[in-house]
Amino acid sequence: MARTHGSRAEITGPLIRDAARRLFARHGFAAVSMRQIAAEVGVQAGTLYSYTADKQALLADLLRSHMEDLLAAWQDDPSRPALDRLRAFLGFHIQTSLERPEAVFLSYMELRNLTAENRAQIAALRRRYEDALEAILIAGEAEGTMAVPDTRLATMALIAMLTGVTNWYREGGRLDQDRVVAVYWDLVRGAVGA
Amino acid sequence: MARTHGSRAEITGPLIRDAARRLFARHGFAAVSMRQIAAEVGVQAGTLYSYTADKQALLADLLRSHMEDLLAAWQDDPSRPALDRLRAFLGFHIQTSLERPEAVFLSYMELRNLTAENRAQIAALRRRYEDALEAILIAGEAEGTMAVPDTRLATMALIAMLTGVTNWYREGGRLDQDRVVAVYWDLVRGAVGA
DNA sequence: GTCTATATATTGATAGAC
DNA sequence: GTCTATCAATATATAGAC
Repeated sequence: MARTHGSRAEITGPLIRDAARRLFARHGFAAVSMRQIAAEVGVQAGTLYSYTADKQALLADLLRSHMEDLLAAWQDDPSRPALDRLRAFLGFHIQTSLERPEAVFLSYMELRNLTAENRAQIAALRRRYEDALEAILIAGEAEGTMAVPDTRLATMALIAMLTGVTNWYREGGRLDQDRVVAVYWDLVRGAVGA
Repeated sequence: MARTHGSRAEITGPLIRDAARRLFARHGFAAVSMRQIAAEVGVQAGTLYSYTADKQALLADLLRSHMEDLLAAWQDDPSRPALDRLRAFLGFHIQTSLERPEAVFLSYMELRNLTAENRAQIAALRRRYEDALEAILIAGEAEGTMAVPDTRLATMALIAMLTGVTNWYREGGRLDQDRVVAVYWDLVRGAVGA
């Protein structure tokens, strides 16, 4: 895959991110060398430093853009019944998690390899995502259609439960994605007392 | 913390494991050097190789003994009502997870750094632990005290939910452990349709 | 924008003295 | 059982040519 000189900036950047995401998720941040990432893309190691200040910033970019993508993609309508909104959140979260299992894994696993500043930034984004779910539970309580004594704890519990699908779900396995969503919806509906 | 020559084999072994567990959980397996572990214990790096074949075997020992401890500590009584057994499992799992958050974190995150053989061994132990929970759900269905259409999926969902407490629980935070258990018990009871 | 070449540091693991 | 010393490999990051 060795290439001669030549500029391909528009595609090299995304390729670097794709390779880094895949390798970091598979082997762990510290276990992956810049040389490995470069080799996967088909450039030399030094070239990576035209796209990222250093290895840590590359990881931070991956986590930040993942959370920003999620927040941008989630569309909620507070005027709808809370149970409908909860069902939509569940479908959204499971689908996006299964679409991007590597980014999800990294987001939970590699926060510790960020600088304090970057870590705080990602944590704030994640908090906004959690708040989006908690808002639904609070609305359900107000409506009287849910019974959730501690909405903050329930939020953390439900997100952990839903994200857990990435631990065991395998494409082409026993269950397709719609079936998984249906089963989890039964569990979640019961958990919130609906 | 430099020490002179002298044998302290009985305490050095556990100290190495403690230091490795703490450092691996905090920084990641690949990010931690044998020299760091040795420095934490107060011995020289070469000494570690009297206690472990290599770095990977040290990680495997930590994960294996963690799962074996869990399996040995969990005492179930199949003659009791399934809901009582489920409540006991929940208390056991949350308590042990919060007692040993580093081992729990490692067990979920660092499987990828094991050899295929070691990984299969740990996976088998984890599977036994999951089966212990699923047996309770199956019993609940049979009794008619629970409604769990897919006991395998519910098992994975509940374990992910319960283990998630290690992501946010902080000693001395808003909630004490009993309160956490009480809130999660409400969620779990609802999820299994009881 | 990408390359080659390299400095500087650190790694996992081993050999042999005590 | 622990130490010192060291090998060989590999790491991140930078400088300068093209």
